[in-house]
Amino acid sequence: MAKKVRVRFAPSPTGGLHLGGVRTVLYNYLFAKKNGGDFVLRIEDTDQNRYVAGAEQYIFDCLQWAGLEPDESPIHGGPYGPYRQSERKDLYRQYADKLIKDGHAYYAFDTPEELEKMRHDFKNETNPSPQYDHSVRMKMRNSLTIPGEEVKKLLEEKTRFVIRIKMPENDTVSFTDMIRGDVSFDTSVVDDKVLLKADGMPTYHLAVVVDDYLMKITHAFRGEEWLSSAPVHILLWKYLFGYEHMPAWAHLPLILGPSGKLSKRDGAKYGYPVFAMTWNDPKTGEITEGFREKGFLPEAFINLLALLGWNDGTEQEIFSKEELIEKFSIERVHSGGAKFDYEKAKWFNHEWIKRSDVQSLKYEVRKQLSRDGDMAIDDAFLEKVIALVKDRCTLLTDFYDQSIFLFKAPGQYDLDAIKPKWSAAKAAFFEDYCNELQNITGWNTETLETKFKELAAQKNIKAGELQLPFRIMLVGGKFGPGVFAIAEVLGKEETIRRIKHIFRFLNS
RNA sequence: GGCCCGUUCGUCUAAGGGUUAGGACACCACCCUUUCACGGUGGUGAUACGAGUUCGAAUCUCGUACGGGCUACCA
Repeated sequence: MAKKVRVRFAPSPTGGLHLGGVRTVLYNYLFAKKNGGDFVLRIEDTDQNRYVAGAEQYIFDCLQWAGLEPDESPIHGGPYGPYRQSERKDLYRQYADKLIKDGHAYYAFDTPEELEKMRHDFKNETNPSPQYDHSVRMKMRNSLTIPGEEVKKLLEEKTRFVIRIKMPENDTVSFTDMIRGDVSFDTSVVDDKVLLKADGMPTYHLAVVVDDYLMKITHAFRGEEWLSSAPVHILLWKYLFGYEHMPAWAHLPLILGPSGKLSKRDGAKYGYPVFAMTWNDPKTGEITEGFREKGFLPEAFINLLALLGWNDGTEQEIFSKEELIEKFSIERVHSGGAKFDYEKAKWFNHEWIKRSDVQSLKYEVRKQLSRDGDMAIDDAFLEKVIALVKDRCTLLTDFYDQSIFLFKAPGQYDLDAIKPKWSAAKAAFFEDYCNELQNITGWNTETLETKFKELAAQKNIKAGELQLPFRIMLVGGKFGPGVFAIAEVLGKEETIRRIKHIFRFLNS
C-alpha cells in the first residue's frame, strides 16, 4: 500500500520567477506526473515585509505559460487548503506549543537590539558571525534563563516573543537525499532557529514541516540553498510527526550565473533573461524581460531547463513534455551546480521552432509581425511564410526581421551591393525577365528559376551574378531564403512591381 | 571564520574499476549555397592537484586546492 505521491512547489511571492524556480517546478511536476501523483502549489507568504503585490498572480501565469499547472493551489483549490500560508497562520501555533511542552523549543524575549548586541559582543576572529545557539542561549532572555513565574507574567503582559527550537548539543542528524546520498550534520553547529515570529507568523522552518505533513507531501524537492537548514526540518519532523511520515528529500543543484547563484536581483545584467516571463516590479518600477518575451517557446524552455542537470543517459537532447514525464528520474539529476549557457538555450529554442509545425506557430508569429501596428494577414499566406522562414529563426522575435519584407516592401535597399557591377546588359535582362514573368504559366519556384537561368544563358550572363541584384530588389538586403522561393510567395504582381521599382534607381 | 555540498573539454554532460574518455552548445576548417541561415563532413579541446587501495582508477579512500550554498523574527 504505497502512499500516493504528492509533491509541492512552495515559492514566496516576492518577485520574478527565475530559471532555478521553474526548474524546481518542472522536476516536481515531472516526478508527480510520472508517478501518477499530485503536484501542489503552496504560497509561502509568511513574510509581510517582503510581500510584493502581483507576484502571486505572476507565478500562476508563469506556470500556465510553461504548461506546468498544479493540481492544487490557492486558485485551483484542493482538499488540503488553504494553500496560502498567511491564511493558515492559526494552525502553526499549536505545533510550536507542543514543542515547548516537550522541551524542544522555548520562548525568547530578546529585542532586536539585544540580538544585535549579542552578535557584536561575541564576534571575534574565530567567530565572525555568532549565532543564537547552545553556547549563548543561557546568556539571553528566554524561558530557559527566566524563572517560570516570570515567563508566565511576561506572556500575560503580551511581551513580544518568538519561539525558538532548542537544538540538541551533541547529536548527529542524518538523512538520505535522493540526489546526494547520505548527508549528516552535527547539531551543535546549527543555531536555535526562530520557529514562530513575534507577529505570530511561522518562519519557513516551522511552516514547511507542518504544511508538508498536513498536505501529505511524500517527496520534497527544493534548491540546494536549503540543505544547510535541513537538520532543523529533520528534527522538527522527529519531534512533531515522526520520521515515518517525513517526505523523501531531494536538494536540487543550483543554477549558476556567470558568478555564483543566479540572483533575482541582477536579472538584466547578464545579457540574457533570468525570469520565465517579464517581471514588472511594482516597488521599483523596474521591468525585467523574461524568456517568453525574448521569444522562447514554452516547450523549448522546459526542455532546456530539464537538461540543465539531468539527462536520460542516452544522447537525446530534445524532449517533449510527454517524453520528459516518461523518462525523468530524480536519481539521474546531477549533483553539481550548473552554469547557465544562453547560447545553448537559444539552440534548444531554434530546434523547437524548426520542429514545430506551421499551425502551432501561427499565433505567435502573427503577434511578432504586428509589432508596429496591426496588419491584416491572410491565413494561407502566413502559413507559406512561416514554412519558408522558420528554419532560420532562433527566437520567435526573429520572424519579424526574417519575413517582414514579404508583407511590406523594404524600407531601404542595399544598393551598394549591386551598383558597382551594374550594367546595361543586366538592366536589359531584368526588363526581359519581367516580360516573361508577365506571361509565365505555373508560378512556382522551379519555373521561376528555370526561366531565370535560361534567359541568363541566352544573354550570356552568369545567372549567379544576377541573383544578388534580384535578391536586393525583392528583399532589400543580403539575407533571407532562396530568391525564387521568395518570388513565389510574393506572387507575380508584387514581384514585378518590386523589380521595376528598384530598376529606376539603378538606371539613373 | 564555521558547517554543508560540489569539482570530466570554454559551457551542459556521458562513462558507476579495464573505452583511442563519448555527445551537445560554442569555436575553427571544408562541402552545399554566388545572399544569410539550415544541413553535411572533419578539427581544436577535459578527468583540479597529491597520496593511497588495486594487476588495473575519471570511477573507491584520504589529504590539499578551487568553486558554491548557508551562517536573519527572508524564503
